[in-house]
Amino acid sequence: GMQVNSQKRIGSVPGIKVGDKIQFKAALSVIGLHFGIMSGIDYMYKGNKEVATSIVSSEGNDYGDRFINDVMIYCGQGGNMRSKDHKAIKDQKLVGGNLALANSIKEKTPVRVIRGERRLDNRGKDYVYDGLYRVEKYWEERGPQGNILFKFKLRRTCQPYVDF
Amino acid sequence: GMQVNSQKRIGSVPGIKVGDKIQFKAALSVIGLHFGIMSGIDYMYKGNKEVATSIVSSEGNDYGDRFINDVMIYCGQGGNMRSKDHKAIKDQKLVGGNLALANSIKEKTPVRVIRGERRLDNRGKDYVYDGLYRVEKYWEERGPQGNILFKFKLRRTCQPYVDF
DNA sequence: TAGACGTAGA
DNA sequence: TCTACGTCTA
Repeated sequence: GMQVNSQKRIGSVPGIKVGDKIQFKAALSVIGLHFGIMSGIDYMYKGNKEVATSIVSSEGNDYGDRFINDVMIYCGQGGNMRSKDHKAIKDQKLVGGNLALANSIKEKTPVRVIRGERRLDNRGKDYVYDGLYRVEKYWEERGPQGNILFKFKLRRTCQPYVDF
Repeated sequence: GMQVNSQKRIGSVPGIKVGDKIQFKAALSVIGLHFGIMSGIDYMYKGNKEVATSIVSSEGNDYGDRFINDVMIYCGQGGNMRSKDHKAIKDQKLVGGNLALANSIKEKTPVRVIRGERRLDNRGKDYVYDGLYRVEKYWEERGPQGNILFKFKLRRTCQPYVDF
C-alpha cells in the first residue's frame, strides 16, 4: 500500500515497487518518491555535495529523453526547454539538478527514475516508478535550437534497498 | 463533511457552508465549489447563454479586487495581468468568464465567491467559501498599465439554496 | 493549442 | 524572487 514518506532519501522507498503507478505529479511527494511539484530532478546533500535522488522523464516535452533496454538518456534542466515558456532559449548550466546528477557519477549513488506517461484521455499523466539507475556519464550537446544541453547516461540496476 | 460533487451547478453546493476552508485550489473541484485548476471565473450555459457559477479572488495578484462590506469589486480575466507571464499587456475582452459574469446581471443568477488567502508560512493559499453574490453591473476601466480592464460589482446575498 | 487569480523549493 | 519535465478547459 501507499504510505506517507515525508523524508527525502537516496535509494528505494519502502513500500514502493517498480511498476507502481501514481496519478498525479503532486502525489509523488506524498509517497516520498520525488519532491518538487514541477521539477524534473530532485536532489539532496550527501556530505557537502548535492547528489540526485530522483528524476522524472515525462512524455510530450521537448527534452528528447530516450530509453534503450536498461540505458536511459536524460536531458538536463534549464535553458527554457518548455515551448510554453515564451522566453529566450539559453544554454543549460551545471548547477542545481544538473550538478547533482553529475555528482552522482563519482558518488555512485542510485537515482530513482519515474516515467510520466500521457493518459489515454490525454488529461494529465500517470507516473510510473521505473526503479533505480546509476548515472554513468554526462556530456554537452547542442540542442535543435543551438543552445547547449546536458545529457546524462543512466543504467538501470537491480540494487536492493540500501540506506545511504 | 466534504463530499464529491462532480456536477457543475448554479447556486449553493450541498454540504458546503459559508466560511468552509479548502487547502488547495485543486481541491475546489473535488467538492464542486469551483472547476478549473487555474481559472478565476467558472461558468456554464443556462439556455444558450453562459453565466458565471463561481469566482476566486486570490491574494497577492495584480487584479486589485476589493471587498467593502457586502460589496465586492472583481477584475475580469485576460490581458496578461500576472507579472510572471512575461507577455505583452493587452486589453481584456468580453469573452469567456468575463462575458459569463456580464450575462449573470440580466439572468440574476447567483455566483459563488471564494477568497484565496495566503497562508502564514507563505506556502500556497487557503480557499475560503464566502457565500453567494449577485452581479449588479460592470464597466471598463484603464489599469495601471493603460490597458482596458473589466470591473464587476457584486453584492453579497443571503439567498438560500435554489436549484436553477 | 493557448490561456488560466497554482505550488513548492532553492 | 525565480525556476521548475503541471493540469484543466475552451
